Amino acid sequence: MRAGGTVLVRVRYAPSPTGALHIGGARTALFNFLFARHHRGRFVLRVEDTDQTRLVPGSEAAMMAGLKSLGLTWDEGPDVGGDFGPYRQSERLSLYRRYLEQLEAEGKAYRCYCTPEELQAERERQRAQGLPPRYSGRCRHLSATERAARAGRPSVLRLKVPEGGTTVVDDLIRGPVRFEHAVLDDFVLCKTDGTPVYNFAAAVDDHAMAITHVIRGEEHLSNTPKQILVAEALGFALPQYAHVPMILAPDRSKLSKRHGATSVEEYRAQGILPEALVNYLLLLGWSPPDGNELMSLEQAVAAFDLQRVQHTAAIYDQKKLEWMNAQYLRRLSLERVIEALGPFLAAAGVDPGGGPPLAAAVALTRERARTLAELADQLTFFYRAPERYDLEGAAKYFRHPDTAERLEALAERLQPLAAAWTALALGEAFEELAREWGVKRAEIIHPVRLAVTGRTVGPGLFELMEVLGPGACLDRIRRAAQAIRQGVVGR
RNA sequence: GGCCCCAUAGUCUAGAGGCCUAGGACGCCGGACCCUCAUUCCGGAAACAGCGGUUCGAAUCCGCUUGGGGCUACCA
Repeated sequence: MRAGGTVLVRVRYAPSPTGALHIGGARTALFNFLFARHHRGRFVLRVEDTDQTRLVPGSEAAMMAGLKSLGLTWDEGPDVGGDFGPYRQSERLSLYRRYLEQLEAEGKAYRCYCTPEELQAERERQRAQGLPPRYSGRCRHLSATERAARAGRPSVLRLKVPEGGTTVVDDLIRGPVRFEHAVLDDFVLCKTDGTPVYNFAAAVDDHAMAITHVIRGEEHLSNTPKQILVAEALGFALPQYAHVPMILAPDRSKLSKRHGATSVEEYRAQGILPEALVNYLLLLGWSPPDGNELMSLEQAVAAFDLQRVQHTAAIYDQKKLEWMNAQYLRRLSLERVIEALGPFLAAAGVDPGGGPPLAAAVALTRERARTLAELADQLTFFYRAPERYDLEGAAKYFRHPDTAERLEALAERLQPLAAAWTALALGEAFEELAREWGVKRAEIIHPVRLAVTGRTVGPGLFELMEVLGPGACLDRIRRAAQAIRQGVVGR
């Protein structure tokens, strides 16, 4: 397990397949990925599915798809295999059984025959007395005859936690964290049905998979002494631990569905680019040494360092995510943006087939959009004549009594330009007309934008008209004039 | 309740005792540019939770308080 004289770094992301890939999970995976790549180590994906009752069908595949969409690829995992497989805990039961038997044989763990009802009652009693709810250790002190009398009854296996002493978690981010054994109870290692419990399985697998660094959410910090106790009982060397702060909702509570989008899939559906989401997530809890916030995955790999991980929980901010997305919308290649835009155009009912080149239209529009959904919406008029005109706009720009006449005159004047239909030529034509009519250029521009796009906002009119082409432009200008004459709009 | 973690503007953060008159980013407000919107560019408001120590000196170290979060399952 050595490369270049140092231990090969091995980290893991170990989700439970109970739902979609959450942004908190995505960020944990991202930090693991960056740490592994930075140290030229291995990134392992392990599925923690010991509790089959909580399993949500399809979530494992969805979670993997989410990770892949973000560019977070793993070296070992359930789908790609590896030397330390299998990578689903449900397929590793025999391994757990072996260690469980070892602990019992060595007297480091014992059978507990208390029923869930008894334990529940015990906890309630303790709570009522203002005591911390903890397992009393009743079955720990069963005599041999008492034990023999209960043999065959349903039981769980509990770890004998040392009576006194302390376990110290040496956290790479937070420093040493001490836990008195007196506050821990003899926790369950293995359920009645024989399946292992998280704290046991995780400790076993981190060792069995030669994990060197356990990088996970802060919610696991309190569990860590239990896992260390298991590892020590089994004689395992310990990995290093690093607990990263949680991501909270704007009201400082745990992020949940009621706060809007929380899964990677939902952000994709909103029109957030994976590149932007990753970059944003990177900034939640980690800060680049040079202060440059916009960085690619490759740059992040080079710069990443656990030392710069924040200790405080971060509140997720949709506004900054959207700003980040806008940055990527402008910086990414047109090809990449168009590729990602596909589904959003379809959803907006836009068929870019017959119209102007999508690249030209996107080039004019992308700096005005924050999401792909917005971009698709702003692109519609390039491929579809306006079905109606912005109401406030019409009241403002179609109101002048000469509007229809002017639009018609404009169309006539522009007609000969069809062969050389450029933004420059159009600009000059508008300039001339404005002079002839003794009006400001803007007085012509606004009604025309409304006639051509149906909207009052958008790209520069001449650029937009160039891309749209003479046919569509002249047609739309004449149609607007007609609509105004018929009193359908304006006035 | 017990144990654990955390605490710089609305939000993300820089800051490892003097470099801090606390820096950057998003957002917000104002201005410039402009055919609109957006971009861009200028400018602005906005923070070291409180109280005690330690020190010549504290955002930085220590303690307490307050506040937030986590764990406390035969969930992970």
